[in-house]
Amino acid sequence: MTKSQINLPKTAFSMKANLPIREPEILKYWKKINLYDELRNASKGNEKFVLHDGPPYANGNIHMGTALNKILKDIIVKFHQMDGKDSIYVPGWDCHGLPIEWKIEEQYKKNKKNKNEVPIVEFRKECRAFAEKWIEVHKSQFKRLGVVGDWENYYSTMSFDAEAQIVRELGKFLKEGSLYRGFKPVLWSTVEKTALADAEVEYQDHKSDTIYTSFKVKSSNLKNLVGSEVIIWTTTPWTIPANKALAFNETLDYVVLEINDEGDFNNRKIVIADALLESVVKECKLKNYKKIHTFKGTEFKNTICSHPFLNLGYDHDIPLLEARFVTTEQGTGIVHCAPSHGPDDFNLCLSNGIKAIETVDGDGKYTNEVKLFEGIHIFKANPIVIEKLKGQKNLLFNTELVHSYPHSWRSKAPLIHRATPQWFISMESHKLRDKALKSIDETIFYPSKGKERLKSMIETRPDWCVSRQRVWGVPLPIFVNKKTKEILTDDDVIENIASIYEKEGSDCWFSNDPQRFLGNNYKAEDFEKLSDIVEVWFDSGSTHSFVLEKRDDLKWPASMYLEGSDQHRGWFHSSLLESCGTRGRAPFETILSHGFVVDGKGLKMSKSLGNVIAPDDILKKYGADILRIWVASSNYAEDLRIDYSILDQHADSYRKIRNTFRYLLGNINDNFDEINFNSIDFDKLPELEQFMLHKIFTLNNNFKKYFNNYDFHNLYKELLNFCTNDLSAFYFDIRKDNLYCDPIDSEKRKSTILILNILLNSLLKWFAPILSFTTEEIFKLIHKDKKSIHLEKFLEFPLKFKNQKLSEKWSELLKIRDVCNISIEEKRAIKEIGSSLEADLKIQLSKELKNLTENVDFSELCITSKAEVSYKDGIVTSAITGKAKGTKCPVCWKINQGPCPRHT
RNA sequence: GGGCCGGUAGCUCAGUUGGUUAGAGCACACCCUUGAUAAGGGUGGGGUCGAAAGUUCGAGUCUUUCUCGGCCCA
Repeated sequence: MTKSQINLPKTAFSMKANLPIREPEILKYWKKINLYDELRNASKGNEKFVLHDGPPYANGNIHMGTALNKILKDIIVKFHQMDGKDSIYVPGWDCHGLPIEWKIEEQYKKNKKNKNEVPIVEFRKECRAFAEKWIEVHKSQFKRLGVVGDWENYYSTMSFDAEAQIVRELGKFLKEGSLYRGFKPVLWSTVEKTALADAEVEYQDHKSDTIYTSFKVKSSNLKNLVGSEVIIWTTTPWTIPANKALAFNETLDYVVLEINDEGDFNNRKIVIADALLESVVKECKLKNYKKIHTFKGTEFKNTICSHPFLNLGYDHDIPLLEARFVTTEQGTGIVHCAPSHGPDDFNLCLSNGIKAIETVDGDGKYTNEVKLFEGIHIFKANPIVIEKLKGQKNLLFNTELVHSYPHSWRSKAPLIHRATPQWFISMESHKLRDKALKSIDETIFYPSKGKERLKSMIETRPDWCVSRQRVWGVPLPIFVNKKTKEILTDDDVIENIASIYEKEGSDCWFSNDPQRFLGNNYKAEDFEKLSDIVEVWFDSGSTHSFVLEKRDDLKWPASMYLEGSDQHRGWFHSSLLESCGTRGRAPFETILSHGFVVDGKGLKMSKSLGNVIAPDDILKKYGADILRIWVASSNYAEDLRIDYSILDQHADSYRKIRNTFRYLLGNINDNFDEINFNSIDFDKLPELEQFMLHKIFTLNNNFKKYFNNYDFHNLYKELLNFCTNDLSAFYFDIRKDNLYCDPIDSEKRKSTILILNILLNSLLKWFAPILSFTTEEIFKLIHKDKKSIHLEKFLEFPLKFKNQKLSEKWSELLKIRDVCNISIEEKRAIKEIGSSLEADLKIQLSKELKNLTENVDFSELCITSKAEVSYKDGIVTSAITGKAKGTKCPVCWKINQGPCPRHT
């Protein structure tokens, strides 16, 4: 009976979200209206914001890390789009490289096929097909997350134009002269005559010769060292001819021992680590010796030794270098370094200006760089080395040792570390390091700590090795003159190769006549054509050149690069170097890096821990908008925790937001009215409505502030708190009476409706970048004539919404309201009243508050049937709740003595 | 093992140059409502700020050590 007299909310917007079902429908809708094209049309000519996609590897299903990455990108792209930019996102994929080669090889193994019998071109075709397959899988998975981008025109590092451009980029380094040939040790099989990747290596027991050898101190700052000899221990005597340095650890203590045993070392002084004294004495069977000096490792600095084969013509200096990899597990505490035969040795020597050279050829024979040993196979060299050391009286002791040693997984033959010709980009020759460091300074980092992280890596990194001895990649476009060994640097040849690749891809490098690439100015027979490929970090480091520069819709440099924090070592790093080398500056203006996804306890996800959550699990259970809330509400500067209890919590918040929208829609009966802010007659609005406009204005200011700092978790929190505190628990609760029980045409109700329309519009836009699906669902409900919320812009609120004085007044009123609520709660607890409408408030205020509160209806503010205020000097605010007397109005449920003033 | 980053309520996060009794939302408990109803409101409990030591009149905040976790490197 009375229900017909009141205006209850009515909306087609359901309380239940059912996102796993509803979201795919919205995806279909976006496809139908070509949302991406619409976005571009709508923002034509606007300032561009280009978030350049860091390409994920086209291999395997996406995981939480990739989902986080893409959603974060999408949120940022959408924010900028709604902020009035032309915000363009072109997704891309990284396609070349070893992981895909392995997958194909695995398939070969299953089918008992031998990789070496398959032509390279055919093998590469299979790699390409494999990558293509995964790109399609990724695409649909990323789209499902709500990510909007140019999915039809994505980029990939294996596209023909990418491969062509990568050649051009290398050509720039080649021409400049910063790309040079050097040597670097890799694990090498002398049987198969090939380099092996770590994953192709098996560790098996192997019997090695071991030697304790002495290096005479030539000069030292430490007087006690002069005249003594440094002892090293090694399991690879054959590397002694390639020795270039010795390594010590400055945190260790060392001793000088005087030997008094019969034999070569009688009356000689040797140096070893104190901690290893016992084991050395025992193994070398030293009987009569005397500790004559102890010193700190740091005192080794600037000591120079001579080679044990000094008298055989090995007259180069052997410096002692500080190295952390020196331990007291085995040996003597001083390690012999042959930069051509070990990664530690190589890196230590490189950073001390000692370059590796080719000491052993592919067959395992010493080259002419090694005096006395040229042509001898290294596996037959140990006895010779031992004999010569003995002859020089520099062998303290030798024996044999069975230990774990790397072997080839195919031939089972022992492997060696061998310096092989590799191609490097110099960090110094053309000031690449300086350029990169300067560019880092000019880049804005979110969070700011990323700057130091990248900087410290660039400061210390060695030259960039860009060659790999694999097949699935862009071939290094290099010809070396057979006679002069000079590298061919000719722009026309590079451009010729690039233009061939542009038409048919780079497979032809392996099958075509080299003459085709050289053109008419050179003879193929004069040149050796390289068969190395470019390391994949160079591929992805060049994306800026074949994506940002090549596409008219994009811009160079990118507005932002955004990836996980591991990419300081990866894509941020390689892109910076590639671009600084070729263009003198970074290809990005800002870098945003995010942490890693970990489980609810902060542990990394792993199969063995059983704490892995896949994006698909979340999509099926909650939907993408919940996942997007998780992204927005987490602090990406640190690691991001996720588990089902965390997601449940966000799902609860989502419901709160959804019901906020439902309240708004219900009370305007889905009839949205776009309010012209300039036509609002402020003086006619009740103070509460004016206060809400002020709230909207200040919230929007905070929103912009947070957005400009990419501070989404605070932005989201602010929005959620607004829905909860300012709307649900305050404004909506108070205005229910007005909305339900006042006549449709009452001015007060119209004012409320006005505010509801503004709120609905504002909230839709504030939330759209995060809740991409839900806001679209609502937008379509209230706009039959518009296509998508994502085509809209953020609202601009006029300054006159701001009313600081009113805001201060209302914050006082809210304090009084709190006191009233506590008073009401007391009576509710003793069951004197139930609903707050049963309350009659007697409020006592200090006289100082009189001006502020005179015209305030506290019964409206506190949702009671009655409220009286009295004033006294200097008292604190207090309230007493009594039970309202009278009868309940059947319409508005207020208790009146006598008839209801509104509903008689 | 080394470098870097981090640890504030059950959860997600605030916490200014060191300065009252460390805050918010969610969750939880109790109550109310049944005209936002698989909703809504009110009140409340909950923290040795990872641990210890130090500097200081005063430390979540600064220093050192340890511990746990993450990323990178070896």
